[in-house]
Amino acid sequence: MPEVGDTGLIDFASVLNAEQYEAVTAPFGPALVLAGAGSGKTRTLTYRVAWLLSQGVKPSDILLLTFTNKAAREMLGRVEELTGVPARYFWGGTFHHIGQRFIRLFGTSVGIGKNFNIIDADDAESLLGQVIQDTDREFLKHKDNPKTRVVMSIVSYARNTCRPVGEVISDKYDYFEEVSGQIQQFAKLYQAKKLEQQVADYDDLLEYWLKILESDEQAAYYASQRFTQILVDEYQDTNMLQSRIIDRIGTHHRIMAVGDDAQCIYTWRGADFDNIMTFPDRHPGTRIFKIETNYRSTPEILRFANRVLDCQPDGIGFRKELKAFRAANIHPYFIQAIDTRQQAQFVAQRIDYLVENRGMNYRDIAVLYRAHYQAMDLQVELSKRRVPYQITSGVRFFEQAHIRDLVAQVRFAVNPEDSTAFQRFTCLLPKMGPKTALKILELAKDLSHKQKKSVLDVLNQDAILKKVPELGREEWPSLVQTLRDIASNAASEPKQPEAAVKIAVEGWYGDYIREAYENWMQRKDDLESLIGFAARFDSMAEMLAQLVLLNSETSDRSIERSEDCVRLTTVHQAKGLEFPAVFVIGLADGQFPIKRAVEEGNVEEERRLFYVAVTRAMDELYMVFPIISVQAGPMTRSEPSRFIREVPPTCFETVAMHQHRY
DNA sequence: AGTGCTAGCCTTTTT
DNA sequence: GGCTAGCACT
Repeated sequence: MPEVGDTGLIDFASVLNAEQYEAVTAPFGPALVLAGAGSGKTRTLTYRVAWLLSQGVKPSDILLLTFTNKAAREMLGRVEELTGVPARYFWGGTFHHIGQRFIRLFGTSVGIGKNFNIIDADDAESLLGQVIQDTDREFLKHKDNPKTRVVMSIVSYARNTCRPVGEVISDKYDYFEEVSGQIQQFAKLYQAKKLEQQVADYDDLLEYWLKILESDEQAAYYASQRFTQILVDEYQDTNMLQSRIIDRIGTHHRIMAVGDDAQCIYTWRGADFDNIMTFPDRHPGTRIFKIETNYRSTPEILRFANRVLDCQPDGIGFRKELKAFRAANIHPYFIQAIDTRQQAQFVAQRIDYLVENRGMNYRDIAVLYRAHYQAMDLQVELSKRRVPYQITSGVRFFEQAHIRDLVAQVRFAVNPEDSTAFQRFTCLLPKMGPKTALKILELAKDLSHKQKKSVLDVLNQDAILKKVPELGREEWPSLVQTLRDIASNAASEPKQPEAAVKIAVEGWYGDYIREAYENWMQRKDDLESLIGFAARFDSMAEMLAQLVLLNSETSDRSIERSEDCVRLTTVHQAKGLEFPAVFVIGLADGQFPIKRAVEEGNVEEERRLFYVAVTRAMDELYMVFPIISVQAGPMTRSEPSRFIREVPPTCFETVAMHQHRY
């Protein structure tokens, strides 16, 4: 156990402001910290951990829950810096990550073994698709019926809000009322299918966690005894599952929930800021702390942000007003460009200007947008001008086809019940489709049962080979050999995950990509870097879990290059970050707020999202509006975003690019 | 029956 | 620019 005594050296009163100090040193027991944007929320949580340690609380007593991996890493990193206690001494991470660890410990009581695999959204969708096909071949052919993706989102929403599927359909999707029964049936079968395959989707990680806490008394007792201090970040974005999990573990009420209802941007995923509003009811004696002094932004930016919130209808959330700490500076700009190309030109030009004439670094600048596709023109323009940028794009490192193909082989070698994984890589062979793959796997399981051998050991028998379409027969033995090597050879290595991935990269797939991809060299590099990633883990299960749960990570390769880069990201991904200069692009009505949200009546969430966007800016805020968009389908002419029009024009300065040449 | 190809559809946000 | 329905091919 490291020395905890050094926390005694921290003079909490002098490094925190009065509001923060109150919260940090709040007595044990329920506390709700309402921290506005830029008010030092992370700082408060970090110092709270340090303060708890100074009060004799052990790191292992603390459970720290966050929404993103980034937030978890950052927070524990800062704690380590502050107190010298290494991050690994805490149970800290995303809900999904902690849930995964918990289920590996106690999953047997709900029928989940230690070595279950986690499937990502794509795999989950194809599994559900299969279930639908198997149950009713005609269902997806019917035009009026929801597609697999929609069925998935309905079911997922129901699960995250702890409501029956039928109720969600009547409530939010009444136009699917006729097939409500069928959808419920699909949901049930999908659940059974996953259990059979010993795989869990993202929602399962929360659902099983709660189920265990509710049904397994020992596990529940362990959890609440073990974690005597619970800290939750971004509490406004918790959904019903998450808030119930917290309440279940925190029967002792020593919970500190930190959040800002004005920044709730995940209701589409089931987040409910009622959780924050009713926290005091569920935890009697809750102390409420408000932290409103903003250290991040100029008064002009804050004035703008506050006016954005003013436009919310009455009765939504707690009233709040960010109070400026910093000195006056320039106004936010509202730039009207002709089209998305001119918008991109403006941003690129201005970035050049900020770097060359104002001494900013590229890394001080971020461009935010509502949806990934809006960044396309900008990428072209930035490349043209050789402005270095890093994009947290729609296609993430671990989501690339070649990464997933490879991982599927490792997954299957670890858990031969995982037919989703099996399908993924076998379908790479010519003429091999999902149906054929499934048949082969069924036969293999059959043979393995009869011969009392493992599935991997029967895969290269003649009976199986006969089922493989002719064009793929030559490759088959090499593929099977690789799978067996992963399972057996890697198991005898001291660093099993690393060895397994290495074998997979050097085996059948290494040859396959040469023929499959033009740019196989680059993809090979990606795969090599995956070996390095695997080397960080001791257990296969943990490595495979992290591959799925870290899916928003960028590759090691691109992190190296990201030293001094402009950041291009969606507003969602920018939450919690700050930049001296921020560009918000695509501020046309229909793009932000996005058309669909307007049609579905979710404008308030879009407004909160816009609020999150503008409060990322420290010194300079540029909001850009393309009058004409050619991005999606036909050319459309649009009005400036209602979020801009609703704010008094005195809060910003308008520049029309078609009048003043830049 | 199952896989592969192409023309015409629509484009959100994340663990 | 990605995805699916529909059709052709084995």
